[in-house]
Amino acid sequence: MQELDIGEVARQSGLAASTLRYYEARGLIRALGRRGLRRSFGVEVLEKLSLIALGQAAGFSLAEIAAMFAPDGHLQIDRPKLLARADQVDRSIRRLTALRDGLRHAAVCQAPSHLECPSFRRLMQAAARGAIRSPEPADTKAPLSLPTGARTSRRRRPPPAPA
Amino acid sequence: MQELDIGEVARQSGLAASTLRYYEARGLIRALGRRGLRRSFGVEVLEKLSLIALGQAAGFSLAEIAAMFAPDGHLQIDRPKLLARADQVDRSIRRLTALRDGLRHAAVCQAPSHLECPSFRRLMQAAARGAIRSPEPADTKAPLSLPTGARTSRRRRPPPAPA
DNA sequence: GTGCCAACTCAAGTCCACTTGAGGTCAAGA
DNA sequence: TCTTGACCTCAAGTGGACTTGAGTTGGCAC
Repeated sequence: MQELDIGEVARQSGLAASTLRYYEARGLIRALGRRGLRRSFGVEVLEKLSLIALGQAAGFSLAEIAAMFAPDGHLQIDRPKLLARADQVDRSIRRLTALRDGLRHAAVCQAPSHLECPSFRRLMQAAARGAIRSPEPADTKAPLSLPTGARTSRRRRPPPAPA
Repeated sequence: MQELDIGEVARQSGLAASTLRYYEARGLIRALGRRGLRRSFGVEVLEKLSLIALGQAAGFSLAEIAAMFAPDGHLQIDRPKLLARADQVDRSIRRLTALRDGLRHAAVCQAPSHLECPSFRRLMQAAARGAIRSPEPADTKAPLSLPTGARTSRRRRPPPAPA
């Protein structure tokens, strides 16, 4: 089996060598062994890096991604989890769609100032309610990630009825 | 004009008082003055906080949001900028849509393992190319934000043709 | 043998948007 | 008078995903 040194993996994956070392330290990838000092990786690592990239794109943290690999390094995702994440992405899409439409409207709206444009104001209020706040960190309620006291929600209390 | 102390603003906006002090330090909001030690805010601050929330939802950094207020504190967004951001959001939406569909497919796909599902593999490859990487920080190419040596793109080089 | 370069380790730094903690001030109520 | 509680300042900490820097090692070409 072909062995790649870290520089080669970096070139082929587009990631920095430091990133690869970091992933290794976090247990996301593993070198076959060493040649002298140097790590040598099997080609499968490239596939694994693609998986990691996918997980990141789907909004999972590195810790969550790590948990999706079985101890032997093989992929082990439960499908319900995938579906749950898909739904979350779907909600993000809806929020972003509202945002996009609002922005477009505000851009062409004839009101003398944004603050006088009702559509813009609706958007503002929605944002203030936290109804738009974009792509939340994957938090499927299945605490795969370490209990970090997550930086999940900024707004603490829903504001009461408008005074 | 009615004056609110920081606790009242916190209650009505749902933000922590520390956040409000932080926003003030960053020049995003301004107190009318002090009553003794205590800041006193005008009611307009609530509207401004909504605007800030909207800006954040649209993916702007606090520095960028600050730049959208004229020195006198009034709103000053150029409409082309809004459109540009709307387009960016639109691209995010497309990426997320692909992602969602891919996740759903993978969840129901009958292939014995995800790695053998062609659809999943396509998604992986796209992610590895950086084609999915979610909602980029608003970076309209108009450097409103301080030149921070931005943490914008993780992947450094596009990987070359598959070896 | 010696010079170079790519890899190595380990600690510390970066970015962003806040939060936390320690220690201080002040007005109002008991 | 004393206490309480809300506010204050300023410095430092947080989390996630990396990057950077300093100092070291080892293989290969010359």
